[in-house]
Amino acid sequence: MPQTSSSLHLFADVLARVHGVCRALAADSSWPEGIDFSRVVVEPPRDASHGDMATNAAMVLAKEAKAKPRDLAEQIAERLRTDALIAKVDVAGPGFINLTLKPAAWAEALRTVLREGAEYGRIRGGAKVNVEYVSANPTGPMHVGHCRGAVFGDALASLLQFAGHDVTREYYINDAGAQVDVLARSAFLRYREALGEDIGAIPEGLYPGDYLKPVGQALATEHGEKLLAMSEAQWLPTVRAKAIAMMMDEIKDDLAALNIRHDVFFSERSLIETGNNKVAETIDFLKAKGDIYEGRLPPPKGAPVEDWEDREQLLFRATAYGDDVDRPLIKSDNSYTYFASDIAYHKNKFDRGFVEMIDVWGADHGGYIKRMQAAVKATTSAKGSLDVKIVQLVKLLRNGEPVKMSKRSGDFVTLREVVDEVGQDAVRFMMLYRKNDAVLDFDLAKVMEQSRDNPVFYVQYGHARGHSIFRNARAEVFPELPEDAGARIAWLAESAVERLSDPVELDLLKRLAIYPRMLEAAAAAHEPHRIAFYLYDLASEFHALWTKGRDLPYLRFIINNDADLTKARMAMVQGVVSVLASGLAILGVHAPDEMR
RNA sequence: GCGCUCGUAGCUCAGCUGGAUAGAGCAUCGGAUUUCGAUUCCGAGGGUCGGAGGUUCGAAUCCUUCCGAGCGCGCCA
Repeated sequence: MPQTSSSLHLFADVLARVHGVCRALAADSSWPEGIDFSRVVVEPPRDASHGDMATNAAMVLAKEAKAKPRDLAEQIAERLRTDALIAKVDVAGPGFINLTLKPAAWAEALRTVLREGAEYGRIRGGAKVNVEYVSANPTGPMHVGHCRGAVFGDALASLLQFAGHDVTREYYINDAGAQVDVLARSAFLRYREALGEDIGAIPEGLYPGDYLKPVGQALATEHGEKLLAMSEAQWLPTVRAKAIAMMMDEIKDDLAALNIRHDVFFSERSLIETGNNKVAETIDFLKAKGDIYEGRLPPPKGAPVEDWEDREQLLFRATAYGDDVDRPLIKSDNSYTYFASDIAYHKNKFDRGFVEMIDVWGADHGGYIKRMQAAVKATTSAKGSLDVKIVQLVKLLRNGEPVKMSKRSGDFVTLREVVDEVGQDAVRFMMLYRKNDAVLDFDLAKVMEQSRDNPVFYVQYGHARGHSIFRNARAEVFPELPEDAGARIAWLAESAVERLSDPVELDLLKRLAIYPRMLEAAAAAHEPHRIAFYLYDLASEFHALWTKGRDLPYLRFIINNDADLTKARMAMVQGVVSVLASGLAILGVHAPDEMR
């Protein structure tokens, strides 16, 4: 069970109290030993009129306690009524126990937010985890399709970090397959072009994009005409290495435009280096375990394979670990399949101490999950875990119309073009404002719009509005209200937050109190999108409260003749600002002090 | 043919890993608004959670089976 930083957050606190009561009851009523309390939860009820929190304790424990849920609920409720934090306990429905907390609980929750500041909601003590994302082939610039996985992986990594994990952000460079040889040949053509040769049209099967021209230039500058005299076998490794290096630089630049930086760039080629062949080692390792054999596979059922050749080949016994068929490791030309080096790669991750691994893949790799998880099971003796997150397609639109994308002739929309047009914040937020496995419509026109339709704007404006309120408060009531966040929080910490008593204000405080709970669940489920939705809801309640102040002057944040109340409201605004900033930071979106 | 993912309001999507009367935004309709800085706010209507079975105190959520969409299906990565 992970622990929060300086104090239990409210829901965990109440859950602990409920557990305490149940345990005491178990002892007094001599329930059987070893009852599982882990299914007992405390959560906000759907319908707020039921109270602040509800627990299912009685329903979950009824069977083992050999009691009727309603009766058990009454017994638990009776004991909870003596709790100092709880104002009201009701038993409802099939055995729900509804709790209404004393107003002081919410005031204390706000104090917790202020006390912990940017650390509010942080969890400590998580495990080491490796998040591998992007891993785009180093054969060209990144296109929009890569965007979503990049943003998702990055936000997930940040979320896990905030939830206490020791996170490594990793990029797997596919620099060993046939596609990088194609890259090398394409670059070599550009090299000849750079030396003044007329190369004509780029032949079928090579990469036509202009982005290889600088590579040709660099090769020409570096090697002059030396390479021309060599055979392909001689120049290819040199040209390939140079092209890959330059493509990776470009990719890193593209990622930097989204503020994404990996800790580790892992080369596939490094796995098959002569003298240190990890793929061969891994195959031997699996052979020794009996997970590899020579055999035949039935031909695939779907689209007919033209050159199907029924042959004896080296197979990994993936079916022993939950996959549908066994998988080949060596191609007919005796080189390793991609899968073979991927097994070695994931074993390597495990050997580096990552028991928990997360891969972020595009939707077209969905059929690959089972075999990879089978491989991780086999190579780690089921000690390692691999969660694969699939990000679905992004449909790029402009005013509802699909943006044309054709793959040929390098005529695709690059990641950079999209970021340049709509900005890093909009790209990041919108990519996260959807479940990862749902198809996403990304409308270039809509995400630029400054309206409630656009959640990016709406949330950022919430943060800016908070600062606007501070500026006004400074001008009207509190010239001493500090500009610096840390100083301001310290100054606000001693405000009379008990005076926040309007139901609308309490709702806002309740929303703030839920933040740690939401983060914990999002981290456990590997679902950063939950943060985006939470922030939208929080901003929405904040804006609503602000607007209420127009009709109901007593709800305005700044009350000129009541400095105490104004200060308490500033504390509340600070709470909102802190949490908005915290959540946006995890998503990698800026929290501006003003909108322009 | 098989596997994976998805199917929730007219549209775009949430639904906190099984909880109470399934929620937002857009759109529609009806109100409010010379505001501490917007491009706002409040309310209403709108649902067989794709269909049918099952599991249990309780299912949008788990299982089975159909229907429909997307992706994939030795040596491509």
